Amino acid sequence: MTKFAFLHITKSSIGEHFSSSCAASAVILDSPLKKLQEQQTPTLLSQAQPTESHFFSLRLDDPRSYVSALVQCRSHFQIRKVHSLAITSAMIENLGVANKLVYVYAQQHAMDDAYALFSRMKERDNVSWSIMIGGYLKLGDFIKCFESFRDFVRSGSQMDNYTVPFALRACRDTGSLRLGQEIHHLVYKFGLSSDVFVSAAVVDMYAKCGQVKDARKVFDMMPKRDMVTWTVMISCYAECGRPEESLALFDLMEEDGIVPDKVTMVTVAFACGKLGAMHRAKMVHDYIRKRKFSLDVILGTSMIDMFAKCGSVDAAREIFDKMKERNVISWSSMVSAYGIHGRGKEALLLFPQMLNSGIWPNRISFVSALSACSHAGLVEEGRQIFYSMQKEYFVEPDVKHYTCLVDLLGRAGRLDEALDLIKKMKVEKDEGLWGALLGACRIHGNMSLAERAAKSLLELAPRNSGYYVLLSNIYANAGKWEEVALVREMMSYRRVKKAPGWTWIEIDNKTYQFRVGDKSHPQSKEIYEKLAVLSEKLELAGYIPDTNFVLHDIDEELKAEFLYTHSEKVAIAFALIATPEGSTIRMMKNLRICGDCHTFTKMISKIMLREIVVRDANRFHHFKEGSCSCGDYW
DNA sequence: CTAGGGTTAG
Repeated sequence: MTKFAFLHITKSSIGEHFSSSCAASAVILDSPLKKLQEQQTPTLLSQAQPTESHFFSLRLDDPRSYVSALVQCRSHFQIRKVHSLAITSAMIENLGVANKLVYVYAQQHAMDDAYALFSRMKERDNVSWSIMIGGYLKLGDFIKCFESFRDFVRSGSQMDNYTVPFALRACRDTGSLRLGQEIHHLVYKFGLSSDVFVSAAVVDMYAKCGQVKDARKVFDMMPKRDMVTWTVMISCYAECGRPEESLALFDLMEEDGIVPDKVTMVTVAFACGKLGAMHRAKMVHDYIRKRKFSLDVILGTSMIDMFAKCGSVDAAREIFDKMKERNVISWSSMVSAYGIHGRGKEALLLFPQMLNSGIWPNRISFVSALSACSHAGLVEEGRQIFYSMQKEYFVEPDVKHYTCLVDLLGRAGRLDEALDLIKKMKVEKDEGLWGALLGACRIHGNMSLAERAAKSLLELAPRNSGYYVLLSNIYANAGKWEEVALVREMMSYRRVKKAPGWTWIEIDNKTYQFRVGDKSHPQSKEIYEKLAVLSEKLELAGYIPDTNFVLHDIDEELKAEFLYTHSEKVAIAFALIATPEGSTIRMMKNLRICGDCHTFTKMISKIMLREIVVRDANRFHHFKEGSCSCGDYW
């Protein structure tokens, strides 16, 4: 369709429509040529419907007419047309008209045009300034945004509830905590804190700059909190790794009589996913169904991710199938969902389907796909994807892609190939990459390579206890006790403490948390009796505790004792007591599941006839009839 | 002239 604009200035023949005696008018069209030709004499349509042929009138002497015309403008061309009319008629001197023009330019991201006009304006009010500040923010030009805000302040204007939030959002997006604090101070000084937009922006700024306490302080001090502010605070907790507080806050919000909307539910879904709280996840899902929220791309994708991370890839798939619109993020989420559950083949099946529906994969899609291969041990498939991503999809691999591939090759025992890849790669090597290699060395007991990886790791991440533990496990496995002692010395010298392992479990809508040797539960006595019985049963079935997974240099018997009270074992014992026979047990662990607990759980699933689903720091393990969905490949 | 939302390795 040819976009066409037609301008017609006429003496009004239908003057009775206007109170003014001056009848100068313009008609601006945006219509196909043909329609235009049919229209020999343009008629003045003051309330034209926004259809394909789109035209509207303008009263050259009426500022309100310019404003309403600008609202209807569909193209940059039309805006310029109105702009030049405003100049001709000197109506540009009218602040309202000029502001509206600046605004429509800004909305079209034509900030250069907006600025050209703005800089020529003889008179500017806060509206003019906030349009400019907000326009640069929307465009992502933070430097110009801050500069405009600074000029605004220097011009002697009083900050208001429009300009301040824009500036705060720029601080948030650039992580400029200092400047944000300064603006917060000014907010206080000028008495703007009572405005929800201002305070919500302050909360959001602190939240995204990682200052949870300050965010909460401001949140608590607000006289009135609206739903958006609640949502900001809820998402703040979830993002900084405190999802249980998110959910608690969500409950408080409902008690406060605030009705959540879609966006709130997305953040709550995120918290559920982090926590692996299936019970809450179902409640979230029920709620969005009850409220008949449409599954838009973002809400749908957040539900996919939530269900996947709560242990049900099938529930995730159901959502995926229900979605009317899917983008690359939705597809990648689904790929990743299958991936973390070890269903690599299904993950890869999605790829051609995604392409068929016209969605082009991005770097994250490939990370998800490669990781899916890695979790399922699909070496050839992974390798092929890695090479095709550059050749066929023009996505340059970054360090994460290399990490997936190193992980994939390493686990499969192809350590030389993995090392070769690391040598050849041109991207910068990071912690995760060496971590993947070290993990592979542990599985295959490759001492020299492990030392090499560990050397890099202990430099790159000297505070991460996980790598010390891994290295020490490798030494212990080979009986190199002197080296084990050295690693331990290094840890104490550097004051690095082994990260405590936690397992949590949801039973009857309640969450229970356990750590090693935990005795805090009121039913502790029963739990440990159960554990003793289980161990006996397992040992009869041939289970031998694998003490290599214990770091401490203690004698074998004590080691076994320690091992036997690992948090996941305690949690399993409790679950066996507290849940009906034959029901599925679901639990979460903050670290990677240890090899001994993995063996233990496999045998429990067989002997006690239970399916056990464990989410560890990396993936899901579905234990059933003595084997695990990860194929001992994790 | 006003806000808050989704996927990623180890």
